[in-house]
Amino acid sequence: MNAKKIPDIIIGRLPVYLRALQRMADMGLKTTSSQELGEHVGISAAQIRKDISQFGEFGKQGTGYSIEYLVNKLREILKVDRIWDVAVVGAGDMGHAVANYQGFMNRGFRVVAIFDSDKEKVGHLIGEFMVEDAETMIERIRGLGVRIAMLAVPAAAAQGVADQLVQAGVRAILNYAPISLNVPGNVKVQCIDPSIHLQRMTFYL
Amino acid sequence: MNAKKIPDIIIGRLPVYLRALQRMADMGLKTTSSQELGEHVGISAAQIRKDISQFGEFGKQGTGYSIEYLVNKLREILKVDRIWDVAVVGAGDMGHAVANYQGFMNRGFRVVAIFDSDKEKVGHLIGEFMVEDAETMIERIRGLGVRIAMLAVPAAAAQGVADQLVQAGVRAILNYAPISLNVPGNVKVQCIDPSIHLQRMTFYL
DNA sequence: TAGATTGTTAATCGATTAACAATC
DNA sequence: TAGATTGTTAATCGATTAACAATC
Repeated sequence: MNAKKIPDIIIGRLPVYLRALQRMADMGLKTTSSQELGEHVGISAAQIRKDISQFGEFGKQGTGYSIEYLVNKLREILKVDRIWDVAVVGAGDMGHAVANYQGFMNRGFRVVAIFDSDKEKVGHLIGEFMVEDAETMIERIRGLGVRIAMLAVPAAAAQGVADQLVQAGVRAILNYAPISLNVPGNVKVQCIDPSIHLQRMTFYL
Repeated sequence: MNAKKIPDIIIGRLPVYLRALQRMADMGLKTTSSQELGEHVGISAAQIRKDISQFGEFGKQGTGYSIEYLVNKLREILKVDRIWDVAVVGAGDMGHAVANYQGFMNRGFRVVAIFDSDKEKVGHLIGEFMVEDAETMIERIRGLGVRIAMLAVPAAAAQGVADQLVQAGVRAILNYAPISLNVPGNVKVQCIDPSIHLQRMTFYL
């Protein structure tokens, strides 16, 4: 269906290309080459050409790629040529930070609701959002048709909340809890655990 | 020096193993197998055995691995058998969240200082830390001997701050700014960009 | 046209898996 | 001992790179 089965590892690089290209566009640049883009993102020119060519012939020999055109193509491919509604679960410091995060703008996402199980927090404002009761979460996410959630609850609660999110129809979870989640095969998970990222660097110090 | 050159991809998985093993230890478990650990982290048993065996023979045929022993070995290998001081740059919502983050405990890190260039923020408390002036950052980081920093400043400022951090002796940067940083080869960078992580999932929706 | 750069092929390189002897 | 599981080898699989014809 989606072309002839693209490897995950290629999909994983496309957002990085897109971010660099959008930055170039913001700077007023019109075209770039695999060479130049590669220098920006730290990936070989050959690999960038190969990755992009999986999806079509978007470049021109001799001149390279039109930045605007390639941005549009990548946005289509990654399905961020639209705005996805995102739910945040957990209204602690991290939930607070992601709910207020300005960096989703022009990247395809917007936060539409935030939930917490702590009755003390329910009803309070976080930025422009009122914290909603986690007990109403499943119904509310179903009602809103939300497919993407960011999970910012304590590790001990994370698996239970993830199960509820799946039940509510969520198909992509950005997990800030420091734990490996177990989800059905049709649900995608990406993990952000600062300690894991730091531990990937200390080995080399 | 460090054994016979371990691939980055293996180093990247070790923190995930460590996190799962520490969790098992917290639950009071004493031993595990590559099979069981693999189910927890979603990696094949063969791969886990192969990864671990790069560093020594830590298991026992027939019984598997002592969790406590393996945790200690992984902590040594990753050099988190100590506490690393970490500096936070940027006292916005994200800097706030990482400075207060409780999840560094027992993972090898502690925040020791937070900096911002906004004079309005300097002197104010964030949790237990007083926000320090970014102008004093280089000297202060040198004085403290900090080797690790978390960068939570706007994209436009990130490269400049990264250059300063490198100049101050920092050798590992956890970058929360949505931009690819350019650093010398002896400096490690890991990126956390929620939009990138989300865009890695929307393709599959 | 001459120069530049793509898209693609083939060659290389590296990572994962399967299988099993060793052994607890 | 019998059963279980490691560490390791060889086979498979997949990803990256180099090279170049095509062509803008």
